[in-house]
Amino acid sequence: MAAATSGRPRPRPLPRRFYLPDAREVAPQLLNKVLVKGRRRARIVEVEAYVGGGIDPGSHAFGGLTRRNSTMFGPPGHLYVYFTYGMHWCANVVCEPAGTASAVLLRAVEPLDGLEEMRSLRPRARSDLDLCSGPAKLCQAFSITGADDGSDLVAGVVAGALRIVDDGTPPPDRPTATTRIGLSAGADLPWRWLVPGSAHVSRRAVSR
DNA sequence: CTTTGGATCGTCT
DNA sequence: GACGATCCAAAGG
Repeated sequence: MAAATSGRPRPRPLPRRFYLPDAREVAPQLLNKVLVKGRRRARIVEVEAYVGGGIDPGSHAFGGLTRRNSTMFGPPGHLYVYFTYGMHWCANVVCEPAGTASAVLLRAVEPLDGLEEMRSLRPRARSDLDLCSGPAKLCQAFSITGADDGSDLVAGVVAGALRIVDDGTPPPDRPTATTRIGLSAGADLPWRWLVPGSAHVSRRAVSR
């Protein structure tokens, strides 16, 4: 081996099989993985699971296949991007085999690199804690729009493409679990997970 | 610090 | 025609 420092594995993209399980299984495993696009890198600190099979009234796919949610019904490892409130984009990672609509919403990430670019893309952010602390904020910071809906996070070597990589940081042993944010239906289901103690989440977990 | 209301338009009924 | 898997600024304590 050439390097004297051999402790840290080289970051590698998550394989397709990572996204094959139920979104409730994939979601907490995505914590501490790293979202990468060009020079921009950020650690995933908050996610929500949206489950297929007609058991999740909070999911966009609950009512079946529509034009908007069709990516959710496709193969795993692709990006489902939707438009909401007339102005915001939000990004999910599709899970489970094609035909089952489940996904993990990326709700907050901790910026690691490329912060200058993120700041210019998010001029309203008052501090670096505001750069990516919300599902629409992180899409602004990573230039994710509807044009990215259906894009593949795994296959192909495309320069500057969005990727999720493992840099050797394991998921939290005991992730914080709470109910999901902003829902009218399915608001009681505890399918939101946070990195405990992270200052970069969208909302702090309810203290006790 | 917390709460409130406005912005703004694609999607689905 | 109603409603968002949100964000932000302003107002209130």
